[in-house]
Amino acid sequence: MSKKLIIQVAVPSPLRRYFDYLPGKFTSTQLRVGLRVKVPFGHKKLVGFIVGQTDHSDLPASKLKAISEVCDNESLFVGHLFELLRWAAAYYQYPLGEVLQQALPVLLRQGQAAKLREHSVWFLTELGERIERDELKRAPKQWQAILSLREYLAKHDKPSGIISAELNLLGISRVCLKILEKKELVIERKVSYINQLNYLTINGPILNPEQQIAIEQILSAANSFKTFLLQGITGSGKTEVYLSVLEKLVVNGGQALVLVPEIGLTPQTVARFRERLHCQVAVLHSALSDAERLESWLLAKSGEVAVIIGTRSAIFTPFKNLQCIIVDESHDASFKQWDGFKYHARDVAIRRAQLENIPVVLGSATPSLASLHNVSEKKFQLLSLTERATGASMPKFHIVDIRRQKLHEGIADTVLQKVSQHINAGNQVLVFINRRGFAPMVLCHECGWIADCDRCHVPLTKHSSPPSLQCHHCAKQKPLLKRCESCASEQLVDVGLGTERVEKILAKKFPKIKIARIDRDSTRKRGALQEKLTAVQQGHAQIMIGTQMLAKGHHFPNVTLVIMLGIDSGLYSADFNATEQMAQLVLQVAGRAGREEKPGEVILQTHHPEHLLLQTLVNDGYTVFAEQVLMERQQAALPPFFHMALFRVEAVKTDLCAQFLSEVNQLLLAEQTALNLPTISMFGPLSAPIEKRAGRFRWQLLLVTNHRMALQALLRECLSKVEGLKSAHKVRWSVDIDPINIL
DNA sequence: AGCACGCCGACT
DNA sequence: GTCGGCGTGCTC
Repeated sequence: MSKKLIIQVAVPSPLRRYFDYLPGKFTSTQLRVGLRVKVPFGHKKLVGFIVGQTDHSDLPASKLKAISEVCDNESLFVGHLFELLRWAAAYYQYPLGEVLQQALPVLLRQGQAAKLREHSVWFLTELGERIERDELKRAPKQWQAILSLREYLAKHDKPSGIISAELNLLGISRVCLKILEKKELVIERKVSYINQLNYLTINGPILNPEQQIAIEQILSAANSFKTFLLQGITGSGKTEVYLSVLEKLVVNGGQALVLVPEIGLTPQTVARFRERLHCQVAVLHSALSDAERLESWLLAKSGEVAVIIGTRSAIFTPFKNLQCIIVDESHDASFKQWDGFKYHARDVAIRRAQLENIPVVLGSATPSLASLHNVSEKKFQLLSLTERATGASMPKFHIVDIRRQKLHEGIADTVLQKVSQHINAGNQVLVFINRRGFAPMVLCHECGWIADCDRCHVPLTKHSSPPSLQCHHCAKQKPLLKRCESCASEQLVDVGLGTERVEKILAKKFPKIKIARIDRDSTRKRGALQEKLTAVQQGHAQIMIGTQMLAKGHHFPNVTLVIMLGIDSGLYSADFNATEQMAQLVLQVAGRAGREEKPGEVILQTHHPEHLLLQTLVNDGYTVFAEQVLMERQQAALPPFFHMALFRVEAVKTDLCAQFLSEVNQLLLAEQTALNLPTISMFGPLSAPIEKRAGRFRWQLLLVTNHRMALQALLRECLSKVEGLKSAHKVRWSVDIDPINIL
């Protein structure tokens, strides 16, 4: 058989295999690994990726189709990016074609050329510089425009001209500009990117010894792979450490990547980086338009931008010369993708740093137990910041036993007394409760019936504005009930607390005090969140009630009392991660409060004051708490000591889920024996704790082992077989590697 | 996952 | 006669 050229292509499809194509009109050198190609696939055309060249195919040549278009001259996956994505696809057991596609900005997924968009930049011509008023006296608008331009260009001292967006701000219209161009007073030039250098540079503050040590340690690892865990309480100056490190690394074309949680990317953060680093900083997050994302991505790839600050998916940004990765708030759950390609950006970051041979810094006030375990295993180096750079002391914690106390609809009397004290002293109070709505459940006092969603196995949440029953797991809404749907009794009681109810209770108790409620419902309108935060920061509201939304980012120096309600669900949850997440939340919320001369108090209202881990957290701090939880995890054979993979299934019928998972289970067991693999425990098939959600039944099968490699090998062998199961086509299934929640 | 092909029920 | 229900099989 003569040497034929066959191109292996990974296409974005759920099928875990490559597809062979004929080269068509292209030569071997035009079809290098990593390039995007357009190929016919079934009845449509897809953008796929070349992953290899061979000289034979399992299919006869007559069945092969030809590549119809090559989109790139060179691979977009520069440096070790292609290798990283191959690793991620294998590790997270997700099809390579999908992984490669998701690593690209949307416009590149569609096959668009990887070229920077050109921006128009306007300059005054020599004539425009010296033209005088008399010569334009019949065109006052034009003369005004010339004056504005002169003023702007002089003030900004920009050799880079003025962009169209700023022209609008100066009140210069399109039409006017075109006339000026015709008169050769202004000239347009096209540039590939806009210089955003901020000429106003700010020097960093004086660093404390701990910060200096941290910076030295990280810098001493420059040009080599090392993982640092930078642990520092709120206000201890972690950002200052990042900035000082980047200041040194981002010179001579060096680049850095800063990953932040989803809601952590504020304009203030970006401005701070720009001012301090005096280099090109671009952002990459979901609020950008497709064109903006593409631009940041390409600027990083070409090296024109020195720092990218981005959310989860920015971990796949190409860089010309990456020197360091920083993962801020590295314990944050938003670094883990929930659906589709379920990667953890923190773990991908570590792998990327290893491939690129550069340091990676994981910052957190409350590191994940997995990271702390890696410190004790000597895989990570711990850098601690224990002093609050601002000088403020940590708040004092109190546990309030809610049992046998006088209650005001679920809030303890002693708690309300504390609120009273703090507002009388002229301070602010933050009440944290992680449930929006009025009450999480409505119950019939006569017969015990609970109003629940007919599409999900969960109680409906009562809302007071607008009055309704809402399902928080699907979009279902119902009007409020007058009678029990089971026994027609009118004795319906609201069970539990939500933000709306807390607001009502506090408004009744403190009628003269202004209260700001901050949750998804009260901040739905554009700008409403900012409005409410400003009201609090300017002291217009003395009590603030809020959910998760308040846990991060914002600091409220005049808040001296933090109340946390509803933490009990984190104490006895079936989820192995619940306690860890509860502790992180408690400390994060506590960190919102207080400043130097006004140390804060934090009250945890609970039914379980005796809970050992809660006591440890409050009395001995996060580090001791973490040690204890880690000990429990080890004894219970849980992560980070053991490794998990979770099959999740959903279907309209519950037995389809059960059937599929039992077939998967058999397949796994057979393959485990065939490959002679070490112990992998399998739990299930079991129905998920919320068995029905949005009209679909959900089941799962959990795999646990202390041999990560064995688990990987087993799944690698099995998943393409699972894909081929008949029962697999009747359900929606996925595998979650290193799940952070098993509910 | 899509998407077409294919084989059985109530309609102008 | 046909429009359309969703079972099942394929994608180089």
